[in-house]
Amino acid sequence: MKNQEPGDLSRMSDIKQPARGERVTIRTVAADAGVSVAAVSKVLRNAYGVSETLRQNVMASIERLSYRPSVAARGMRGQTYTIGILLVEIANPFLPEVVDGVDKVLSVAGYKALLGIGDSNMPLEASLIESMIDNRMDGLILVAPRMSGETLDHFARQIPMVVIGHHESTATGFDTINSDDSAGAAMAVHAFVERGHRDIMMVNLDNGGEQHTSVGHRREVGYYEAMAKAGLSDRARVFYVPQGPEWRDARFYDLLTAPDRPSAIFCWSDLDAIQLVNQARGMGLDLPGDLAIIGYDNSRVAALPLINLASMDQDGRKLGSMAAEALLTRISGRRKAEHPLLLPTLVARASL
Amino acid sequence: MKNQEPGDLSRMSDIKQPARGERVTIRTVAADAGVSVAAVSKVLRNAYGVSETLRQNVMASIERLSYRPSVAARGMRGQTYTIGILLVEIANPFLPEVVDGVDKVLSVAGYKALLGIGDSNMPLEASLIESMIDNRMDGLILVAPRMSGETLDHFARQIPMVVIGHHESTATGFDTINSDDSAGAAMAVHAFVERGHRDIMMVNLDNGGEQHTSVGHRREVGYYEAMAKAGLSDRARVFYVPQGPEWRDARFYDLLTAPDRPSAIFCWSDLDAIQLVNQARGMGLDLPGDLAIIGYDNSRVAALPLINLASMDQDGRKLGSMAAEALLTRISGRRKAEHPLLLPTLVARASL
DNA sequence: ATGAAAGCGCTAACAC
DNA sequence: GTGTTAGCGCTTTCAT
Repeated sequence: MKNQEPGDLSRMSDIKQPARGERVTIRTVAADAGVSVAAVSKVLRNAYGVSETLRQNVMASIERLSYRPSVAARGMRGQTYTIGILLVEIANPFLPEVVDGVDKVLSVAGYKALLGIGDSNMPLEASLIESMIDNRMDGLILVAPRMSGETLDHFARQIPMVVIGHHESTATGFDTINSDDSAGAAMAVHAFVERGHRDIMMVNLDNGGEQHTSVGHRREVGYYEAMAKAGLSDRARVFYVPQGPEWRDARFYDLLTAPDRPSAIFCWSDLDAIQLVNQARGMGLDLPGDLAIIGYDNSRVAALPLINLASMDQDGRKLGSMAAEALLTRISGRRKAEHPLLLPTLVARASL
Repeated sequence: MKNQEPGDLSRMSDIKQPARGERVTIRTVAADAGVSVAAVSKVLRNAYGVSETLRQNVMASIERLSYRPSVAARGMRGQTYTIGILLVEIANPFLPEVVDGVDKVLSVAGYKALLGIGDSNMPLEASLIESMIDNRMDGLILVAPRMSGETLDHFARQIPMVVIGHHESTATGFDTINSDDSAGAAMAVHAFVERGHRDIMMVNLDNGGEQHTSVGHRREVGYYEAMAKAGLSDRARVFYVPQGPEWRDARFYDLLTAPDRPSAIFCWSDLDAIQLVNQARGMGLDLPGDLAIIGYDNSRVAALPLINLASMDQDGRKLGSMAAEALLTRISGRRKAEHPLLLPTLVARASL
């Protein structure tokens, strides 16, 4: 009755709202139920100190008016019951599973998840995180972030946070949930050794020597350790592929045609392994006769009969649900950091 | 100085904040710059009526204090500069491109996008949309939503909205951006006819006869029209596959071994087409000798040499950027609905 | 057990 | 051009 001047052009009141009536707020509900706004608020949050009758009463009004609390307004004082998930990028087939696992846990706890896509771009990642903090989200789950431990710490000081796919086992401000990447690499190496291979190479992403926190680096460490244990230290070698997809074809061509081509390749990710399988077969190589390959992530495409790529499965769904559970306990007050590792499994297929 | 009782357990003030000082708000900045909060607010929004000196002054303070406005608080009166994107599901390889296109346009306009994943589940979709509205987002882009036009209208009344991959050309409350799906289907049929095929089948998703708004339905319409134009109405037939992946293998097996197996198949999506290619080759069929196949979406996997699936490309990036542009003009006041169609292109590969 | 009232951080009238 | 101030819808003391 006060903000309805004829000239009012504000969206909510003039254009969007159905003709009749104003927006339903906590006050509308309170009036309808004949109680105070404080009472309604308490019912909303299942807070202590409301009689069952009042509760029923308020619930009925909420239902009748189809009232929904404004998350924005809630965020100004209490919780928003919304958490943010930051993904490095959206195209990696491993990520949907993680999101799925997170959602499953969150939904039963009454939380909702909103995602941000970092696009493999650090400044964007940081600005999305800030945006999520500014939205007053209750917590954050970061998946394979590119930033430094310092930056992560900086954000963790502002909001409860759990990180997946980024090794930082000494961090005290946030939790990390990871696949045991070095164990996974070792399992791949063992599988090759068992089948008689000695010339086993690893293909890893070139991160310019930095990023000791990346999953790729942990897999490389595991590879070297396993090669050593098998007495193959002198045969151990890592072939690096550049970040962008541009030169990958040529690099792989060089690798596959080199005189010292290995008999087995452990590849840091299915993304590259699938490309490798395609190029190798395209050149007439027999898999695994001429070359055995194991990838990482057990993505859908790897399972296609025409690809048939053996791969390490790190159970993204489980990683996601563990992260969500960790975040919830962190939101409700836990301070001590946790850094569990999950053992991956080998999915043997024709390429092995 | 007032909300720092020793027993205070609220996260923001007691646990998360760095030891020194309180949260930086617009008031902190105003005090630091020696101006009013209104002045700061105006600088923040590039509003009319601030002197250049004051502006510089405020910007310096903002920088110095590394202040960021609270989206939640902004949302209570003005804009949040955040828009929501709702995806049916996250696994479809076509979606990343769309998101990419949206982001590109939004970022230059100073907006951020947050995603919700519907998981092919209508109630979840609806609750995510409500959550986005409750977060006071400035607008919504829905990608291939499953809900009815009525439900969409209901939401569009509450928030500026643009829909991708859902045909509703008579909608007045929101825009739709689509590939010209019937034209795409016709192009596929023509390509087959040109190559001498007469027994051309379409494979479509079974939606229980409903969903006349789905892209699959439009493609089916285009298929029938094109078959009629080619004088092949009597040969036209559509083979339906169930929604879940469970029975798909068996269905495709039946299709591929049937005595009246077609010589060419136009498949509503790469997702199914890729599976079809795998099963057909696995049975020893020659592609395209024994069977020609065209998919839809031109996904990455289709382009792999070992798959080599011809496919209709609907340029997801373009769809995304058009949607973002439409949303921005809608946010700034446009009321008339727009329903543009984008012509897809055929990417010919070995399966054709 | 219930309610009144003081903010939360911002925007937008409206004064000056 | 700049400042004052009244809310936005909610949570949370603190009375009652």
